[in-house]
This record gives sequence, C-alpha cells and structure tokens, in this order.
Amino acid sequence: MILTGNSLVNQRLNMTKYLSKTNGQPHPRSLGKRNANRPNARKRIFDAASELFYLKGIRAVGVETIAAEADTTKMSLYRNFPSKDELVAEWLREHDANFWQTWDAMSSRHPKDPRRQIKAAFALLAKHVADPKARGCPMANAAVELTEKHHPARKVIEAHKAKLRARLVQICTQMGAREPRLLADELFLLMEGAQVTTQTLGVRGPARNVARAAKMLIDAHLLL
Amino acid sequence: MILTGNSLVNQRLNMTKYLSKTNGQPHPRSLGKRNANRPNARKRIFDAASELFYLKGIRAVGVETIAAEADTTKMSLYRNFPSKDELVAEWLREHDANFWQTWDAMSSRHPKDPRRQIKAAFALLAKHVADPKARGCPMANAAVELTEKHHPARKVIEAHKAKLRARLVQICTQMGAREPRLLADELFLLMEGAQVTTQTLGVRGPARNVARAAKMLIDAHLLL
DNA sequence: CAAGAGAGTTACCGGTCAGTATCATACCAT
DNA sequence: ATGGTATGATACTGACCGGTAACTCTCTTG
Repeated sequence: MILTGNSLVNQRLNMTKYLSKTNGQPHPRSLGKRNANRPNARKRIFDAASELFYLKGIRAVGVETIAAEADTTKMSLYRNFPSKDELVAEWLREHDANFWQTWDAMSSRHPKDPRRQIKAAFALLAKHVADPKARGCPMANAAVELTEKHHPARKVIEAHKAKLRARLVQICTQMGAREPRLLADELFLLMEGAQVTTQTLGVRGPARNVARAAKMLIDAHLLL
Repeated sequence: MILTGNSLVNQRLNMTKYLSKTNGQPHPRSLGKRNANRPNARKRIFDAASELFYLKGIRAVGVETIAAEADTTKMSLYRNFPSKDELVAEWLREHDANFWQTWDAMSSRHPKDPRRQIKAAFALLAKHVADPKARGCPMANAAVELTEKHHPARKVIEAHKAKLRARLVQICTQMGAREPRLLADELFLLMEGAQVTTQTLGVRGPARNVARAAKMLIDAHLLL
C-alpha cells in the first residue's frame, strides 16, 4: 500500500541540520552529538515532528520516523512527551501561540484601524497560500485527520478556530459593519476555503483570489 | 494510542443491515447469508467502505474493519478490488459521478437561469453543512489525508475540483458578471470553506452563512 | 572527584497493517 | 447430475504501529 511509507531508510530528509559536521573531519568543538550549538533532544524532536506532521500528515508519520529525523531515538521522544497524541496536541498549541503572536503584532501596527488590520491579515494569508510547499492550515488538517471525539488535539483546534471567529467579529464591529457577525463568518469561510483549496488546486487555484474576495465582501457590507 | 481503534470487536456498527432477520426465527426466503434481497459482496464492501472512509477517515479505517462492516471477509474485498488505495479511488470516482448527476439535474431545472442554478447549488450545500453527521467534502478530506503525490485518488480529486471551478466560471459568465473568473473563485472559496469549517466549528459555525455570503458576492459583482 | 541528569543504544512487547494462500460451501445454468 | 462462479472461513506473511525496559555513555554541576 502506498499510504504507509515510514521505513527509516527512505524517510530521513535532512537530519544533518543540527550536526554541523565540517566536511568530514572532526572540528574540535563543533562536531558530534554533544555540541553546544545543537539544541536538546526535546527541541529537535518537536521541530522534526512539526515539520513532518504538517508536510506528510499526522497519521502518515510514525514516532520512529520523527525520532530518526530529529537524529535521536524513540526513547528520547517518550522521555519528553507522554504520547504521540500529546505531541500532536503540543504541536498545535505552539502553532496557536505563534499564530496569535503574529496576529497581535500585525494588529498593533495599525491601532484603531480595523480595516487595515483585516487587510494585513488577508495579505499574510495570501502570501501563505502562494507558497507551493504550504499545505493549508495545520489546525483544519488535523481536524480532518483526527476524527476521534476525545483526541487531546481537538480541544486545541476548536478553541483556536472559535477565537479566530470571535476576533473577526470584533474587528468587523469596529469597522462599523451593519451585520458584523455575518461579515465575520463570510471572511472566515474565505480564509478556510483558501487554505484547504491549496491542497487540491494548488497555488494557481482559487486561493490566490482570497484577498480580493475579502475586499469585495467588506465593501459590500460597508456600503450596505 | 487513541488514533488506531480498529479492533473488530468495537468497530462493527450495524452490519445486520442486509441480513433482514425476522425477529429471530428464520423466514424461508429472507434470512441468512444467501439471500436474494442481499446485495453481492462487492456492493456491500463498497457501501461499507464509503461510509467508514467518510465518517472516520481513510487512514483510520483498515480493510479488515471494512470487511467486517460489510459482513464479509478481507478475501472478498481483495477479490473485488485490487488494493485499498484503488478502493479509495473508486469511492471518490463514484462520489464524483453522483455529485455531477445531482448538479446537472438541479441545473436542468432552471434552464437558462444561471442565477437560480447557483442559488440552488448553494441551497443544497447549505443543507449539507447543516447536517451534524456530515464531515465536509470527501474529496477535500481525502486530499488532506493522502499526501503522497502519486496516490491513485489524487487524480480523481484534482479533476473533480478543476471541473467544479470550470463550471462555476461558466455559470458566472452566463450571469453576465464583469469578472466571471474572479467571482467563480470567490464562490469556490466559500464552498470549500463551508465544508471544512463544519469539522472544527460544527453546524452552528460560519458554514451556516454560506448561502448569504454567496448572495452578497454575486450581488456585489453584478452591481459593479 | 563524585553524583546526577540528559541522552544514546538495543532489544523487546502486543497489536494492527495490507495483502495472500488454501480449502470448503453454496448457488446457478446447463 | 455437473461444472462454473461467487462467496465464506481460516490461517498466514512481513512490515510497521505506539510504547517500554534496561543498560551505557558523557557532560555538567557541586
């Protein structure tokens, strides 16, 4: 079956990332597994897992593959994370934190100008969906993959999306839209649609028009 | 791990579906595994696979689970389908056929009235995303799950979405939109967004406003 | 120098995965 | 009756799954 190709042999990508070996010969203080520049096992595992989960999918990636990509072993993974499920949840929690950090930084660049804030958000989204390596929204993808109702990641996902929706309502209200909740939901649908569409029709698909679509909807709502 | 819960014991849902046992006692020509009313193994397997793939996800469902749900064995599955991957592709091919059959039937009910055709399409979509058991679009979900570039299902998915996009352009052109391709893409984003959003924010999420969103965009484009 | 923490190594557990081989059983058309 | 066809039943393969045990090594801190 094509689906499961997790052999340790053919899935290692570029785990020499943290090894910094200087062309074969050992350089006193920079080569080997014990190296000051080298992040600890936990960080390497977390980084490897984040990349693999996003690019190949959660269920497609086994813990052994993650460990290999992080240039360590399964044991170190289980010394730092209670389970794969929790590692997944942790990954999404960090994504959530990064997302809001970026969002807030962006918003604070246009204080009291909700129109520009929304424009900036869609510009950022447009940039993301223009990246051919991107594979949509990690949260939404995880929701598709993890169908078990009580998976620890589901709480994270639902909270994240609910917060996003609320923020959009807030901004739409500040913009003075007559139906802020409606406009917010419409913008939400555009965002989600753009992310998921890159995975079927790619960067030349409808996703590239997401910013113009948002502008049309906002204008329509404000001129109402 | 929560992810893989495919034990034969706790995953069988309601495979008595085709058995039609009349309250315990055998009724001459309607009970047992050999029964005229009972579909053949291929159909049972295909139906079971369709339901399980959609509700639980493709990777979450093993062939043994499918066979059990169809009240047969793995051997019958492999006698009728070359592999699980091909079964998945076949499932999506049938979904594509059904989709366009519904679509065309709907369109032909409003000949030469593209506005009503689009309205009907979004009404149907709205109805679908209002079903709490629905789990978005099988095609888009499969695209999220199947990241391997050469999986046989990917061709089906991409063709399906490309055709949908083209149809939308066609209708938007007939509607007389000034920028039919742009409007089509915007409507496409709304459709995809609505489907995926049900999996994170449910039926009370932004998806329920998808029809109104479409109307706003269309109006905005026509009054341009 | 000693102690302890962090990490690497190897082997293993029970279970599930997709896919196959083999034999038996029931039906239908001739 | 007979032979073909579809199906059922069971056992199996080799690989991978998530997760654990036990031991060693090395570096850092006191």
